[in-house]
Amino acid sequence: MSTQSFAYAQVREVLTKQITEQQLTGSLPSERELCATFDIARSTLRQALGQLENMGLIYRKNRSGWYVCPRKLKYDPMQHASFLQYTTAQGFQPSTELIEQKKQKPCREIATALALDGRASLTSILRVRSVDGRAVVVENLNFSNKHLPNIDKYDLSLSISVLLKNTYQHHDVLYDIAVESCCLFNPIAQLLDTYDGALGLKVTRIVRDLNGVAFEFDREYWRHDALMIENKAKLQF
Amino acid sequence: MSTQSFAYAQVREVLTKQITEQQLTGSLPSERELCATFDIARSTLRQALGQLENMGLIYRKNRSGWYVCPRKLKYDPMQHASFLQYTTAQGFQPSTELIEQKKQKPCREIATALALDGRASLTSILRVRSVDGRAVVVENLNFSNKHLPNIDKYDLSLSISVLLKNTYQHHDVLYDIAVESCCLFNPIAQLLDTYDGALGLKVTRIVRDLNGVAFEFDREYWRHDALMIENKAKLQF
DNA sequence: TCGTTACTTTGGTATGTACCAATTACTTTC
DNA sequence: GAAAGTAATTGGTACATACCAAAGTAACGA
Repeated sequence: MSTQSFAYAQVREVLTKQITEQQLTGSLPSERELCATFDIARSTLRQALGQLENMGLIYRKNRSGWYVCPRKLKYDPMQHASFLQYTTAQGFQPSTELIEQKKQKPCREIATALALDGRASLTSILRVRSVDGRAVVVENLNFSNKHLPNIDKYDLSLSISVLLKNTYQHHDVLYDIAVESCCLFNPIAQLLDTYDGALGLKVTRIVRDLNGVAFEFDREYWRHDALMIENKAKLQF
Repeated sequence: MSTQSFAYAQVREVLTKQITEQQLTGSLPSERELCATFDIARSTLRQALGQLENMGLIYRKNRSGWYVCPRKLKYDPMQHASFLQYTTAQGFQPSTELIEQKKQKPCREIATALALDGRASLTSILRVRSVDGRAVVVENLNFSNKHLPNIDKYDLSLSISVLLKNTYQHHDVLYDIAVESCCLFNPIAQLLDTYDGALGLKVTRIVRDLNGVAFEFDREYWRHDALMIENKAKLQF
């Protein structure tokens, strides 16, 4: 722990202590109230709050105030466990809302990844997933109609892994995953109940059959404070 | 792309465009200069710069100014490729500096992970790794002396994976990896040539033998803008 | 030529103020 | 008791200003 004399660092450390020791739970006092108790300017306080936000200790909701973060969801993108499955296993109450489903042409990134030309047909869905009533991830799934005929005829609000397995006989697949930190902008930020420019984690996934032919391209935009990526594997040196 | 009327969002988008189109490379003009060209207050400008920083487009160096980020390093924590190996494969010039090596007792986190008691002996090293002269990650490696006898007698500035393989016969190992976003504080922030409270990615790794006995506990603190986690795997539904 | 000194520029920290829009809490009305 | 309207509170945006310490630069002297 750093012991610096700057005001924002001191406030940050006091609040960190109060939060980790659970003296502070639920919602924080208002910014102006905290300014008064620490006797600092509001911009200085907001600098401290911003760092606590980056640490994943607190988050802001709309314009209503600052709240202590609930514990993080552990997520292994390499497992094909369903959202319902791994959230409930960790004691969360999951829910999913389908925002949009449409057929469209691929953007350049997807066209490259799926080796399609710009006139190909994609079935694209956008959905928001929440745990305990808190939106944590926006998913954008894109399926190649060429490789998955009539995929748009099925109910994609149900389990898609079951659909791929039973209807399209994809029992084994290859995954290419990328994880990087990012900024969340509108309209995605709004779907996650956060602000334009908030910090996020972006997970990109390309799904291929065993011949290496890619048929699905996914983008997941996570609240950075809601997520811990976990991975278990056996390796050879 | 969001089209909002806020000053900081407009500046953010102008600079984003200039950077992605490579009209802006190397170092940015000084903050006061940028304030003048955009005709905004310095705090507003810094809000925009902070978001560009979160996006991984720019970074600051000491007190010398803002710079456009070089391209990200792709890193697969599940592969046991050496740093030298995967950086050069991507066209980077890697280097490593050993900061410290010592024997010590485990903290509670490590004691729990390695199933040791608090009086056990650990060989612990701290090193900074750079690409193209830019420090990107601080590594803290911890080896259990009980499971790796005399590990402290070897030169740990050389390849450790070779040591584990040849000397300790660990050809196959189990990896438990966790990735989450974090804040970088001093003294780690200083080693990464960044500021106290900067954004980072933390990678935690537990290495076990095939019996599940853990003998190594690593913590990696990455500059968030230097890194893209990549993962390739074959899965069964 | 090289190292030291003095100066300027730069980002980092901090304060205070102001206004807006959305949320929240309260009061009134039906 | 529920709905509608009103007032207060709150975070979000934005400005101007000030000072400091470190980094960078130019002038100077050995």
